[in-house]
Amino acid sequence: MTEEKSLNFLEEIVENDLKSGKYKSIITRFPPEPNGYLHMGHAKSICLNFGLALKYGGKTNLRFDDTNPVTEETEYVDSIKGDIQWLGFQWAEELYASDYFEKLFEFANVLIKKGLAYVDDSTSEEIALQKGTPTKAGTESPFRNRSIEENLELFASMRAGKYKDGEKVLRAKIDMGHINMHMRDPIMYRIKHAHHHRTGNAWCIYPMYDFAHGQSDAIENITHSICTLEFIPHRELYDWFINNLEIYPSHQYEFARLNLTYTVMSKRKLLQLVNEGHVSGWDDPRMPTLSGVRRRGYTPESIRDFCERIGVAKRENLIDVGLLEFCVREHLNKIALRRMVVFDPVKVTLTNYPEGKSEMLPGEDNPEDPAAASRDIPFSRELYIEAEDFMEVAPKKYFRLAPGQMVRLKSAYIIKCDEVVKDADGKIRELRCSYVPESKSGSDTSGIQVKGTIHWVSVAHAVKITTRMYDRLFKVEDLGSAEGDFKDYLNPDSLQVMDNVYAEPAIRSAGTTDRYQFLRKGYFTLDPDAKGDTLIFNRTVTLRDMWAKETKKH
RNA sequence: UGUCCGAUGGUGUAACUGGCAACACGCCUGAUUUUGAUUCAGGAAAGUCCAGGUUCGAGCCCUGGUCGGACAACCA
Repeated sequence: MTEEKSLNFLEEIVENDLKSGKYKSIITRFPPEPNGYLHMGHAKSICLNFGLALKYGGKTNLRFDDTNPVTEETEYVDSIKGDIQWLGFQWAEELYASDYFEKLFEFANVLIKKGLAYVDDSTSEEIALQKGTPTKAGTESPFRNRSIEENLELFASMRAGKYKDGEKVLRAKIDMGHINMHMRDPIMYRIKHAHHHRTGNAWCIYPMYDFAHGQSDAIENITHSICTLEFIPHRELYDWFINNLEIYPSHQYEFARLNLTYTVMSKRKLLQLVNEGHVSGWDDPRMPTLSGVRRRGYTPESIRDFCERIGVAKRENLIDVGLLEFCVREHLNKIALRRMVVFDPVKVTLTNYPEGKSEMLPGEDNPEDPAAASRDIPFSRELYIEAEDFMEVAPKKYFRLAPGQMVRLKSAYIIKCDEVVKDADGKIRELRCSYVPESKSGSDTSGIQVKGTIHWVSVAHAVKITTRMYDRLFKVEDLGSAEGDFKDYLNPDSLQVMDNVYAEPAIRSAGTTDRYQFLRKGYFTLDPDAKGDTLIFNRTVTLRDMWAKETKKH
């Protein structure tokens, strides 16, 4: 019958909650802080949160966790929204933690009135000292036992702007000896006289993550608040606030974040790459940001497929980027238009093809797609072929062009190399070949069997383009366990620009959302940056190259 | 010296809750192929961190270890 795919542990939780009647439907949320661009790690979280709601008939809110005005910007809000939509998801509501500032302020007052929060005049150093260590209990602040009235008044004064940054904080009154460090009177509010991207200067006190997140979940009736492993110790505090405030009991669940080989997945470090100019921006095609991989030509479908394949669990993982590349290739193979492009041209003259003559030969746009169209490719006496598709002294198993050897020109004729013409310095200037007129593609009556097929462009008709070939930005496989500054692992050859590249004329109609397979060279997409007449293509991913593997073996 | 989380082929994820460890990527072999791609067929690869225990039977349960990760920002 229908083969049931096994559920991941979150789907199991949701399914059980639905089955037991705990919830009629679920609400999840994706809660980015607008202090950077979204990356592949976020893609996993997005696919999880939105995917769960989609699968079980619930909804997902987009909530910006904008509680720290000094790092957050509207630019980031906009890019985040665009990236989520590009990935193919639509949120139910667009919300902001800052929408809840007034409500959060009330919540804080509730706790003060319950004797569960107090204003502390200690400095941040003193508070850090009071915290103790994981193995040693903390000590109580001298301000811990202020009266409720005094706390109420002080907290109101904090909001009113009577104090400077750092002068006072509001703390939860829990237990300085608690085994969980996060429960040792955590800070709820701090003073920051800073401009907030949405509330402007309306506030000078801002809630900490712990005092904002759970309550925001509660306000939105989030049933499943899904975050990464490092928040596990926060869960106890999350529940403490919700319990003492007696608000909607949202629950937090944790999963292991995505790690990719050769890939930095920390917003802080990605920002550093941008700021220090190691890359051209957040959308540099070498960046693991969604805007970067999009510009590079990755498709949202392939990223969603990837997120599906890697699964979800609670153990640390390091996923081979090869899997991501596989997903990209698999999708691109189905949709990319095949085009002939010569990267390192060598001229071929067909001595028996009439001078001045040219003909149009049809070529399939995509043999994988029966619905795909075909385009006409101009053919003439003078052609360019790929330098690597010719070898003067060829090994036995080399199927391409060599002196005296025959090869098929894709969608055209079989040719034979008769003569190699060289410069004075020994460099190959031209290959003089003859073509077999009866071997025309589609109507071959020559009976000749050739092992190899190569691509070509007609010199007279070719379009010059520029290509950007990308290699990994980092040289170290597991950057998480690497020592020292990441600058030590930057790959100086991560970008190679080639501007002596010739393409068949059909490439002129390229658009930035089109995907191409440049035969044997990989998948490419037009860069949106291309100005004027220059067509710049980014290489999305290479093709698997069995020949390279073969030659490496010997 | 603490608390919490975790441990299954090279990588990642499964295993109907106690019944011969499966799927995908990668790797190897062969076939097809107008691009050494794609496609297709087959194969190698873990006996489930270790030691005990319960049981007819343990990756799943119990006990004790080992290893890895997280936790002491007025960051999220």
